[in-house]
Amino acid sequence: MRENKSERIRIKDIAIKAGVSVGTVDRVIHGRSGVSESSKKKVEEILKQMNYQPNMYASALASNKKYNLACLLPIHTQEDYWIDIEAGMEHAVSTYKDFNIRLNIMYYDQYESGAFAEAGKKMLESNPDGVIMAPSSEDETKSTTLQLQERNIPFIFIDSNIRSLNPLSFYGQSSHSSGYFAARILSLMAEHNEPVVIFRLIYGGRLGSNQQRNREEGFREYIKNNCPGIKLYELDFYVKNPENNERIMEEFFAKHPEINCGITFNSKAYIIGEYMQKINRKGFKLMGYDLLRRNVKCLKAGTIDFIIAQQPTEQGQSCIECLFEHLILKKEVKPYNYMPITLISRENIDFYLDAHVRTNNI
Amino acid sequence: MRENKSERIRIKDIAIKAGVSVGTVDRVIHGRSGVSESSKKKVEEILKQMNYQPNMYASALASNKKYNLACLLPIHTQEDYWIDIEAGMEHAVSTYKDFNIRLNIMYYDQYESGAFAEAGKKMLESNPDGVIMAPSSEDETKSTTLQLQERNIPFIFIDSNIRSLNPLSFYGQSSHSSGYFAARILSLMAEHNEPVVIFRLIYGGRLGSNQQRNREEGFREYIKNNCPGIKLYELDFYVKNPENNERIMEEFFAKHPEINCGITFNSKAYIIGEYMQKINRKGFKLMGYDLLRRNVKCLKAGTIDFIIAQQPTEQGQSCIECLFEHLILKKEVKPYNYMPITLISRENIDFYLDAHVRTNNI
DNA sequence: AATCAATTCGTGTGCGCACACAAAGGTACA
DNA sequence: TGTACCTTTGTGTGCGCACACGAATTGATT
Repeated sequence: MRENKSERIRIKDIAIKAGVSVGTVDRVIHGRSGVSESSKKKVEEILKQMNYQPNMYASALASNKKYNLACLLPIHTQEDYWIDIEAGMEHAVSTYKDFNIRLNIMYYDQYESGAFAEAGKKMLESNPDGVIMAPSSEDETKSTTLQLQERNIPFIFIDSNIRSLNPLSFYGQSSHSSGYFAARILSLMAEHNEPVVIFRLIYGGRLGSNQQRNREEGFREYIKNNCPGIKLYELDFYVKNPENNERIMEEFFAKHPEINCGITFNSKAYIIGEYMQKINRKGFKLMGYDLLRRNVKCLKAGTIDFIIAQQPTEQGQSCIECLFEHLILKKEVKPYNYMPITLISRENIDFYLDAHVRTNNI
Repeated sequence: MRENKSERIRIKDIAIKAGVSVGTVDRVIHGRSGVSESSKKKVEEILKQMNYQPNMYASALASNKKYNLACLLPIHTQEDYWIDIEAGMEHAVSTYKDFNIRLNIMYYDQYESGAFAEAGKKMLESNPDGVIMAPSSEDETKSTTLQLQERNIPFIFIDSNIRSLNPLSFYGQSSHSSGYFAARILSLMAEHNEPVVIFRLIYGGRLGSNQQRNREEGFREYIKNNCPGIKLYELDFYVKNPENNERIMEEFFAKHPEINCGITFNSKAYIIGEYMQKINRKGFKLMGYDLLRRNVKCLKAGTIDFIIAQQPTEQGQSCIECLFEHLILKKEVKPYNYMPITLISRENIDFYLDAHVRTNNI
């Protein structure tokens, strides 16, 4: 009597106990019509009583449904952060391959107004079952999310969040908190309240990203509260004129030879690190963000002291998992998922590369 | 023609292409006997050519196999680290519930010689398909792992590793590296090369764990290489006489009022943190290990500055996933899995609690 | 040529579920 | 009472796979 093995409860078990057929139970479970009130009540009661948990694998096997996921990211060429996010998503998709999940990644130009909405339109035409996107500004993003909501298509924000647009979930890092934390570490490095320079990336007269701004805000808040004696300078680079970077640094450090400590709130700390190596200046204390290959190289060379990582691979993976759980397992998902704020130096970097896993001998 | 949909390849597809029946393909895939050399070659060829990937969910559904996993841990009462490991394992088991995986956790007294082997014997009697264990000393552990190897039962080490016993895989943290990293951070806090005290836990005249010893070694190595000017003191507590802890600290700090910086390489930093709070001494710089509730409380209160975490929940989860992939998916698994060495302060602690996920408003 | 055993292979059934279809029951009206 | 129609319910089939069983083929032996 395999019925008695105290194993998992099947639809059949429910049907027997309720005195109906499996078809009726199936109809109740899926909320389909054609069930009398009395049968419905009885089945629902027994479902709850026996705490029925469907075998999602058998279910997926039988239904043979296909899921199309769409993803909308800013155009990136060679940017490790987004590459890692994509890799994480692809990896998760491949682990769910038997559920017939397909992922279609599309891009928009984050610096061109209207580009997001246009890409969003194309994305909608692909008729996705779920969407992941790195939002643009609220105004740019809104038209797309409204259409998604109309069509009842769940969407997730990655990287940065716009609460008012009500995504199913958010995956990313709290920029403000990470800046706050960075300040704690930097203030330890800045002995005797020595001055600190903030290196910034400017695009079109403004900071290149919201993240950059939020991190700087968090940073300044910590400094103001805990070590107001530290004087903060700013040094701006221009995205459109990278050829000027070296000259900008030259001029700045000629004017401020006393400054020996700096931080970037974008991912391009290697600009400074590589410069320091080039002019052979040692001991400049530098912090930055993201494990770009060039940043890691500087970290190992000693020209960057600390990096704060966002774990992009995990972010990408988690987004797919989230849609999987929502669409297929029909589980509740958490609305906010803030990645840990991890501090990385040359002493622990090895344990963060290769997705937290090492295969060689330590 | 659903055959042409460029979908996943099924056994049936292989059978048609090889001009045999699904039964024969099945026999080849599972290496069962009763297949002629010619058929075998043909099928194997086409399997490779079409890159056949079985649908593991359908496979599990059809085979209806049960898997018993066993786990052997040191006895712990109220120790958050082990509790979190168990929680991680249970969580992973529940996500694989449809694969008929059961987990049986058993315990041994890590301080009693012979206890591990005895518990190992009991564990073997439960006839497990896979094993996870926190090893004791090499000698104590060896008899059990030898029997496992004889019976071809895969086993994973968690927390600490004994390479010579050849586990299928290892999950844990590199103790030495984490001590090395801790030293980098502590040396930033110890201004002007001020002295540092190492708080230690002694059991039966020796350090209470290998981890503690390895971390301290890594720590001392960094200090020696990078800031030999820092003088290191030791202060020993005795596991068996916790009532003496306060007196021990009193005497020590009476003798060394100049010491304002300390570190523990065990998980009990709260002993010092709570003492500092009790005597209302502020500004003592303290580092420790593991996110025990009492440690977190001290962290938030400001009596512990930094904690290095081992992510026990993830460790537990990963162990189960590893056995799952090995036993059921028959994938290759990585032999060494070192968890990231994460630095935690009151500024980023919120993003590490609750398994990296927050649901409230930040 | 007949018998038997061993080898090699194909078919059928079921895993738990989704869904199409058919059957049964009920109601209204002629 | 019969017919048409709607509501409610049960049954059958297939998803991709594992495995038991039995059929076909071959070779050896009498």
